[in-house]
Amino acid sequence: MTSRQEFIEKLRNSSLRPTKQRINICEVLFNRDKTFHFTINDLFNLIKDKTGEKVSLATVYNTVHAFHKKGYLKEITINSNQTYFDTNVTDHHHFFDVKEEKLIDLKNEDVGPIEIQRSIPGKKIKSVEVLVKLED
Amino acid sequence: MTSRQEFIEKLRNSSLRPTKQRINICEVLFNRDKTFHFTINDLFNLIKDKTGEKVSLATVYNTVHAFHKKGYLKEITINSNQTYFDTNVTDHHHFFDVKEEKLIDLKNEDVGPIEIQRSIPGKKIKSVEVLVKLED
DNA sequence: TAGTTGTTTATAATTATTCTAAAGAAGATT
DNA sequence: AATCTTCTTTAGAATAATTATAAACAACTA
Repeated sequence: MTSRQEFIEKLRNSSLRPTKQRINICEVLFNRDKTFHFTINDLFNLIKDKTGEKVSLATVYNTVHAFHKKGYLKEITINSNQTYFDTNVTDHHHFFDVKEEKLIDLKNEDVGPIEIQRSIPGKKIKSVEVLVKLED
Repeated sequence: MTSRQEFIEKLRNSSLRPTKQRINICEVLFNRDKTFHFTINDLFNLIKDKTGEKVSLATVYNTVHAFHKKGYLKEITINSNQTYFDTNVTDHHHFFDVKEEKLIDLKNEDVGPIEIQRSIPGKKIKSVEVLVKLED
């Protein structure tokens, strides 16, 4: 399903050579059924756990940023001291469980269309994101 | 209008003794007509400029956090490496000009009501925030 | 006024992220 | 497959935002 060939394709599309380290990163990022929300540090630790091989933190940062730039990862807007990413790159919104520091995807129909009825001259809308914070 | 007495009241309500430093912080935060968006560092520099007196960074952090906890300041959700605050504590949304790194308030009627049609058992909604990113 | 408690401050510690430069690997050329 | 060029990896240093620390000091209480 999510094969090594696909990973290599994604890497090449992102102007990255398919190295062993980057394939390992892809393995953790894309070889899964469900959406995956993570911080760089989560990912860094998972790579060690899942592949048994260590990849340097700098490489994780570089690769994730390249994927983000290419649109293979979505950056999630939360006020936290860490940056979150999402393998679900479609336009969608999030719950954020403040206590557990966990992200949950919201389908677009769970929120409904959002009409922004104001514009700023010379600027256009790049994204519209809803973040619903949850408490107990 | 926004008098020293009000500042002292806000401080007392936040369980803070009204010291010279904290009054200076209030002066910059609350003695203004329009909504004020800022980072701690903005505020830190403005205090020096506006009052001529220096307040240590730690005091600025402590005071802002106490006001935030008490509800006199609103924390804004942006994915940036800095935390933003807003003196407009009413429920409202924002534009964020990515290029200029500037926040603009959106009135609630500019966005319209947002219906969240999904719930998570045991959790309740704490806040719903829309962030509209702008590009050129 | 004295005594208790809270506050300020400079500085150190911590954390997330980016930078750097040397050693190594990938891809192209023969 | 040997060589060359270019890209990559990596550890560790650098940076930046934030939080913690502890000694000097100011506010409140009795």
